[in-house]
Amino acid sequence: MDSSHKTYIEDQLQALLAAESLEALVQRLEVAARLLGFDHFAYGMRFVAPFTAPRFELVNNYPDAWQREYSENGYLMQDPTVLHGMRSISPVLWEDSLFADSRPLWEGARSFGLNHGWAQSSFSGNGVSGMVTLSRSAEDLSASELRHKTPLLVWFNQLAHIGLQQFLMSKVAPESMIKLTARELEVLRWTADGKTSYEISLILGISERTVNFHLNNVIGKFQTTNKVAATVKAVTLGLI
Amino acid sequence: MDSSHKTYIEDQLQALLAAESLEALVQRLEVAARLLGFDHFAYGMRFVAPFTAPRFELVNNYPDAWQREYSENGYLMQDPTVLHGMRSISPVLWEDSLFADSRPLWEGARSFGLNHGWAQSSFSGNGVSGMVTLSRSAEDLSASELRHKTPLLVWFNQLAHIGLQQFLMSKVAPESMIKLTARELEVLRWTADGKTSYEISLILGISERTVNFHLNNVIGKFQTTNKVAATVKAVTLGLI
DNA sequence: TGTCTACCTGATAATTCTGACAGCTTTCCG
DNA sequence: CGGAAAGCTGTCAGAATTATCAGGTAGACA
Repeated sequence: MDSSHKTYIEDQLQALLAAESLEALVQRLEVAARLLGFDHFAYGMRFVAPFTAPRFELVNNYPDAWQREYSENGYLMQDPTVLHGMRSISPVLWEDSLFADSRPLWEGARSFGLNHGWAQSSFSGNGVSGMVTLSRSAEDLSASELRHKTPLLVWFNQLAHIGLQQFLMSKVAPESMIKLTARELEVLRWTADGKTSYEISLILGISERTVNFHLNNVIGKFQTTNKVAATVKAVTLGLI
Repeated sequence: MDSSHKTYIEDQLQALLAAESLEALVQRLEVAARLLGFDHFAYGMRFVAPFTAPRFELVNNYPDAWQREYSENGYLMQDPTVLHGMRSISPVLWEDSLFADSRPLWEGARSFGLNHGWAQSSFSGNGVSGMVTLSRSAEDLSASELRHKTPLLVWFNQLAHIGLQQFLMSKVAPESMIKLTARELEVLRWTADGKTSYEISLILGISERTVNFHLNNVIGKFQTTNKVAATVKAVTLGLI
């Protein structure tokens, strides 16, 4: 990869964020992925809540049949790259050893020509995380290729995440639009730190009734059933 | 910056993570920062809890006098780059307009030769976020320099975050070492979603007493005073 | 001036949580 | 086989919560 080619790629990446619709952005990402040497681009966005059934949004240009097989078998929750991405932001390579405990998934992917891949997740402070996967059928990812491309791949991951977030956020976490007042945030912060309503009333110099009033307003805004869920939601959304 | 120089930098960055102590890592980061063309390297790590007084750890090679002035004036909480980094993972440049509302901070920095800078934050799924700042006295950051260096800067940010996390995590979030049992996590997930102990007992097919037993164990492990704080802590640590 | 938003307060009843008492079973591991 | 860890259960009193009812004030803005 000569220097002018690299600059060209950098410009393409930079231009990604100008896309005005989800479809346009995804298309640009696919083009950029191809410039980086990958046939396939996949992105998954996850919102932590509800905790007993987290929400996902997936975008990719995998063969339809593979997308179906992947979803029907519930591969998402056992995919080792996904599991890695939920814990760590360091990149991960598709390797035999990685898929040791999920042979069917690995064989399935390969039967669709998904042989070599690179994935990395990123988190934003609002409970949303995303994972970019770049893959191709031919040619292993050599050490030298990785050494040269990693900065670009990392940057690509970041741009994809920033770009897709603006389109997918409202789908995956509609509650992120909710605005809380200054006083509500103050009460929530003390609540999250374990203070009771009465203690907070002493701290803020207001009546216990007022503390509960603010908490009730938050519960109403978030449509939760109690202050635990309301506080947790404010925390995951990065509001406090 | 010619191609071979770039490769050399990439190797240096790659080697960062081999550092065996905090001091060694910071030293390597400073060297890498210089290779990237910056006199100063600064890193701040933040843990969200306690919400009413978040914990910070700072590492940098700024002049001592500036470090003191920065801390004595409480600049951290009004620093526009920090405020940006708490909301967004997109990079930010030191510019006049950015510091419009914090002149004293901006003038102070410049009086110590901190004239041009680039900063970017990153989040990990465990309630910890970090921000890398690279700065120098001479030579503005031109559009062309940015275009060429951004991938490396982004990568540098990520490596610094991954590397420093292993050393600073235990300082800033000692509770991250705590292990919860499978059942405790299960109960916490339903609790975070707003279920009462009685409801959870029905869902899991155990007695309400047992649900509260597990919650109490978590409260004990986290040393919190109630289940709100315990649940919030599990959430911020990314345990559920 | 009227309206809107944020903020504030009281009383009561029902529900839920928390802490402290005490004790059982199963599984895993050395 | 002994012991540790995880899971499970009961009761009861006091504390904290949520859901209702019904209100008042200050500041911003058109």
